[in-house]
Amino acid sequence: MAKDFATREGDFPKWYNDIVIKADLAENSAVRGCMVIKPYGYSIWEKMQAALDKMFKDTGHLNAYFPLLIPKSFLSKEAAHIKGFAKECAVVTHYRLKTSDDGKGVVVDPTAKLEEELIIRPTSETIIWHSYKKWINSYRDLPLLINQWANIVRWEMRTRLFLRTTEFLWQEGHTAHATEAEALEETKKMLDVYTEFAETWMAMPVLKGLKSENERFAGAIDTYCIEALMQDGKSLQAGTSHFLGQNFAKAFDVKFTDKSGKQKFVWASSWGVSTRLIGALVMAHSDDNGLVLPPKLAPIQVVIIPIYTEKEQLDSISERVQIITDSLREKGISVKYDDRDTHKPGWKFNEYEFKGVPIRIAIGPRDMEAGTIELARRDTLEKNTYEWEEGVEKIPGILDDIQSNLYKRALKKREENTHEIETYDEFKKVLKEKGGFLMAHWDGTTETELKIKGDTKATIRCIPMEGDGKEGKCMVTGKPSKQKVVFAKAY
RNA sequence: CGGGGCGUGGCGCAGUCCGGUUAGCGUACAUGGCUGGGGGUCAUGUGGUCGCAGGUUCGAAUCCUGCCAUCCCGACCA
Repeated sequence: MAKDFATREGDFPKWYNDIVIKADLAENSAVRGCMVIKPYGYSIWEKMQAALDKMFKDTGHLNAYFPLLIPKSFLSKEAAHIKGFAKECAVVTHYRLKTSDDGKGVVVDPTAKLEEELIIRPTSETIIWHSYKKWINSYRDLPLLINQWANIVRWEMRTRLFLRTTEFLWQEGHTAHATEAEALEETKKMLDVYTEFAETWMAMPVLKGLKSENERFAGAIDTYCIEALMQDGKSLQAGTSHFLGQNFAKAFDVKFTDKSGKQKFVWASSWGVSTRLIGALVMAHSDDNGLVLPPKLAPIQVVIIPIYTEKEQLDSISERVQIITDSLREKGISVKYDDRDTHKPGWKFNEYEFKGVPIRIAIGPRDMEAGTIELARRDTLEKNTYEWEEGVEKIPGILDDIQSNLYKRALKKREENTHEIETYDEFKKVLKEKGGFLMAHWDGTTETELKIKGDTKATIRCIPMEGDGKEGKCMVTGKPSKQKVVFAKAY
């Protein structure tokens, strides 16, 4: 099996890193904290983009693009927003280089200093709301439903491939509405879109919930999120949707005239998911043999490997493979026929297994004689031999089965690692020994939340929207609690 | 920014304490043979100013000084 790779049990962070590197998803770059997303990893992102983009369009959104650089003054217009992001902004101060005095290199030209520094966007609310002021005049201009696909920069202290990098790719939706109710509805609708994407496409179950004040987006009234449990028992925030109230409308003076002729501030939402989802995908499904990809997001769904000793054998195998690939492609399945003579079959088996290709077909001389093919599925590592035409017919069904099996498997793991907690002692014990999602009562104060974080490193991941709604007493202070909330150590 | 580690062919490392000819090993790469149903094997070969600068010495990957890079641990975070 996999050799020289870390195991989940042995060293989870190393296991994760090994998969990302050796499955050729990404690598570190010359710039500290920034990664190169390699073609195989980028293909997964393209699949995610395509699915999400369609869902955004289907819910009435249009794509647009706003500048990478934001005037410093824009960022400071919303007080909470700047407070949250100030510490991690990259700043552009000059616009020209010149040859250094010794002639050997280039230096920043001090005469080319910008009058106002530009910030590389850590998120685009401010630059977008500056435009919205011009775009919105009447209730007829609303709702305004815009999304942008972009890169952003947040100067993080410690980075990890996909999970936290200085620059990352994402989408950010920014909407404006006439009423509070509409904006709130939009916020929740997009959270539902993310939930559906995570569960249907990524085969990753998520908890929907509301963030505590402490974890809220800088500038939001409320932040909703989806949280997923990784195989090491830590939680990962997979997407967020913010109800911004009128905070940005007021900061950028975005008003509209309603039907009765009155001037009103608009109501807003913003929502985003990033390339972090690729990290989530890796940690949700993969095993000690490498990456495991859900068929709906796999760049290659079926790989075909010929086994032969002589050219004549390869020729007759290739002839049959041509029929198989045509048939699969007609069904919309992505197929790769790897007939390279530079690698041996065994090497290829391991290669594609490590890269998480859902189904492998092997055809050798024995199969040609018997009229069969061997199908191997990545999720269970099962191998079966079928009469070849029958095997090909079964593939769409097997892909569907892998997709649903991965979801069920992940859901089962989450259920096994979700613990009902009554006392703080029990909380500490379970967190230390098992990890996972800990459901416990909390009095609703930031003070208590920070105490728990200080004691245990666990944070409130969310106040679940689909909780049991049973009242109780805070496990720390004994004060009343409306419902249990989800605690976990987080990425 | 505080504490620790590391820097030697593309990658992973040994050698450094205790200085001594042509700087090794694994892997990868190249060519050829035998192979081919789970990372095969044998042979041959390419590739390194030992992070940079200075110093000590007959002689430095090895000792000394300074600098740079990078990684891990803490505070921040999608």
